[in-house]
Amino acid sequence: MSLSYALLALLIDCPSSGYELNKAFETSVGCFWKASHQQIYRELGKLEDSGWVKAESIPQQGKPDKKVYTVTELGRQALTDWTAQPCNISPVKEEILVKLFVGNLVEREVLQTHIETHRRRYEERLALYRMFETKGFADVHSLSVDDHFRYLTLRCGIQDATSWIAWCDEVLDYLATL
Amino acid sequence: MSLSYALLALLIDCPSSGYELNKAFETSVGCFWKASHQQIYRELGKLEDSGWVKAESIPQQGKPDKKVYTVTELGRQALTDWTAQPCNISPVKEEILVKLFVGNLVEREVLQTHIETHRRRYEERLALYRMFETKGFADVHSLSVDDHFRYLTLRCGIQDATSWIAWCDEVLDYLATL
DNA sequence: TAGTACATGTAACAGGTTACATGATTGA
DNA sequence: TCAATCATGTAACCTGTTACATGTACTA
Repeated sequence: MSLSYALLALLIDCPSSGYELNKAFETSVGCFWKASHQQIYRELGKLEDSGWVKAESIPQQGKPDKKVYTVTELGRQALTDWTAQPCNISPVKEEILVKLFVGNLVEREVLQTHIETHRRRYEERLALYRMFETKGFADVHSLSVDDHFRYLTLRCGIQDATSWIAWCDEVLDYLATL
Repeated sequence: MSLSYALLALLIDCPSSGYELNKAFETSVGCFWKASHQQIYRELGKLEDSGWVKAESIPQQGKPDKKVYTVTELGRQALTDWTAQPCNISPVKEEILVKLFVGNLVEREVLQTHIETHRRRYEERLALYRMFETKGFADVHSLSVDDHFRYLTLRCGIQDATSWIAWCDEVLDYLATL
């Protein structure tokens, strides 16, 4: 059910279409959630059925119509209730660690390529997050409480990416000694 | 399909029962995977159907029989092939960051409790990992390659937990200023 | 005698992925 | 004219969770 709440969280102060929500997951929101467009459209349908959001078709010029979703009072209450409830820790599922765990099954070079690719992806992610930090949160002390909360979610993404890069380096250093 | 490979990875040099695999996910293996017992039993059934593992019923005294699974040559090959294939980055889904994102909907104290609980959980996890580090990998330089790979997966868990704790402190510091 | 550890499962449902499907506009 | 962007969806399938179900042995 968490995807519903992630969508409500994005919609609550910015009514958007499914397409725009999907785009959002590719920006700074990507530090805390990611979903495929199919999943988003399905979930928006369910949210509409339960009366948590309402949709409005907006005609556009030169582009197809878009369905813009707005959170209803019912949806706002549901999101508030959910936010107040105890929080679940997210389960760990790291493919790369499974591969490293059985690393002896493959050539060193294969393992090294995996780690290098992994490192590069986190480097890219970090560069993106750093850009959002510079562009959106330049003066941290002048941020509103709301914006500061959002800034802290970005900080989490930055820390996570930084930590992965450091770990990749630790592994690459070891692989270099073999 | 990744759970199958995580199970094969655990079974490949230590034939185990479903119950034991489930226990393993609560120890150092927990830094890279976690699954419910229902999922494990179902997946073991599938693995047996596809001939990647074979099961043997072991009678025990004073305890119920256990079904011990061993990886077949076919399973070993499948795991090796999978390990050599490009690695997927795991999707981010962090409930706590969604809650922080809409933190203004709830009382400060609620938010603070969420973060404190989160911090405590990672503290506990870190303490566990540190114990595994001390007990299992005391002298890093004398480890076999295989063991060193496993040590590096544990290092990843340690870095992750450390990074989360630091982030929680950053959030708590901010909350204290409000 | 109540709880925990041992041990394995089924059934129903929810969440997520992959493949397929359509169609306009804009820029290289 | 080819690819990318905008825009929304369906269908089939696989993965993961929750609730239910059973039974022994040991320990507090």
